[in-house]
Amino acid sequence: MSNESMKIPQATAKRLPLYYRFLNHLHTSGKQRVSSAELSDAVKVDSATIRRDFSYFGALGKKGYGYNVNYLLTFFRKTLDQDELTKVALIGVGNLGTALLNYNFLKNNNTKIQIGFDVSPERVGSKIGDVPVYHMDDIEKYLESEKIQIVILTVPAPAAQPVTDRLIKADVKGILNFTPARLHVPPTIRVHHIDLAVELQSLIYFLKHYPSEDEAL
Amino acid sequence: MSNESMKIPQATAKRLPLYYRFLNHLHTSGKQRVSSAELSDAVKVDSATIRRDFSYFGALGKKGYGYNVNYLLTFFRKTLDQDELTKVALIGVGNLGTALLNYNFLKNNNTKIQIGFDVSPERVGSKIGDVPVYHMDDIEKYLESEKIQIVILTVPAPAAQPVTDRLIKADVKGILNFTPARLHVPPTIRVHHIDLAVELQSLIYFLKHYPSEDEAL
DNA sequence: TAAAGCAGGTTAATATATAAACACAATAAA
DNA sequence: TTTATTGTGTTTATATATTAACCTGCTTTA
Repeated sequence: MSNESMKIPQATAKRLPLYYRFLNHLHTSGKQRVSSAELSDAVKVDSATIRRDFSYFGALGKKGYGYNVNYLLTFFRKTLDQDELTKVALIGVGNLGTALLNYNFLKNNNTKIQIGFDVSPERVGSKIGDVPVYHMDDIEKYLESEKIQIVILTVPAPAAQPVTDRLIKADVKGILNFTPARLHVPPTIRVHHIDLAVELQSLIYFLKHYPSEDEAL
Repeated sequence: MSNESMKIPQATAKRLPLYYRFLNHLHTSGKQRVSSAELSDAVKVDSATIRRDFSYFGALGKKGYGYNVNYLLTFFRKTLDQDELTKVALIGVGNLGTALLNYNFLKNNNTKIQIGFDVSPERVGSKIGDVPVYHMDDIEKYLESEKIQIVILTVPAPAAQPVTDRLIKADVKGILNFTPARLHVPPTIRVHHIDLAVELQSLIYFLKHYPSEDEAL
């Protein structure tokens, strides 16, 4: 138990970046220690869940004391591979793509959008911030030379699958898909969907059908 | 069983908009019937899960035939309240906010961003597409007069909680929160998070720690 | 230094979600 | 017709996740 290479539940893995960010915040504001209860209030996750999540990685805290912010932070930095810079490409420099290019992922993530791709002659050859935009014809070329295996997809829906087919051949491993299209990929490739319309619509559904949820909290 | 007002599992509710969109697509392309297997391939959800999801609403399909596209579509339109237009406000007309304003939620969602709010003098008074941008000082005033209870939050992180406190007083019921801040709200208000940095980081984590997932598929 | 109580780790209980299995009605084919 | 096939709706089984409960040991303070 608490084996280094043990598989952590997906739900836990998804919360790690959240914890990490708040620990960073605590560290910056000079806090030395923190309890699962404090963390819970800040990140809005049940304190028992937090302790459970942490304990998958072994005993990170001390009974009667809590967690040492610095220690936790260092540990998660390693766990989340925050030591080395992760390079990402973005395909489709439209409204949303441009917004993401301007979004500062580097700040406390050590992840950088290295290059952008588009087809529009106005955008190809330009720079958004310090990120160069190349023509989509050259996707394979640049992904290989820059050794990029993670792609943010913000192209129009009809272009999503054709582009994806090329990404598969270009040995991409992960796709963050902002298009409404459900991508067909081999099981070796991981796709995370962020479907804006679905998110909005499901929020509306919940509001109308689950009136004042958690009456008892 | 299959009671109209029965609470559907959250996981199911989140998939409904997805089903709905694809049914719309089928309808447009003139398809009359569809099986759970076909649907499964398109939306990338197990066919058994789809049948289960649908059966929460009663018997929508016919054995040996499948589902009638028109019937299903009509049913989900009602269920997802697609008959009446849902009005939404967007607060924070920055890069991301502007991108969302240009995003055509109306197309097959019957949801419209009615007004935007910002503090920048350049943006206040302008229009993005056909959406007017007002000053954030007037949030309460316009939300009330327009009877808007759903808000998309795309302000900078430090502004998130202060703005939210005002939204609570303005009787907002749902918030789609694009900021990294975890909002403190009473249990009567529903918040959905779309945390771009977390999404990207968790994708990276999965790639490094869950190598070629589903080897057996 | 001893007592009080805080707070982590862990086990057990509950809830939720997915996937598999199957019986049977409706269809299509022979 | 009759027979074979399809594909739903449902049940059962399995996997996953959350919440609560508890025990133990460290910290603190008197």
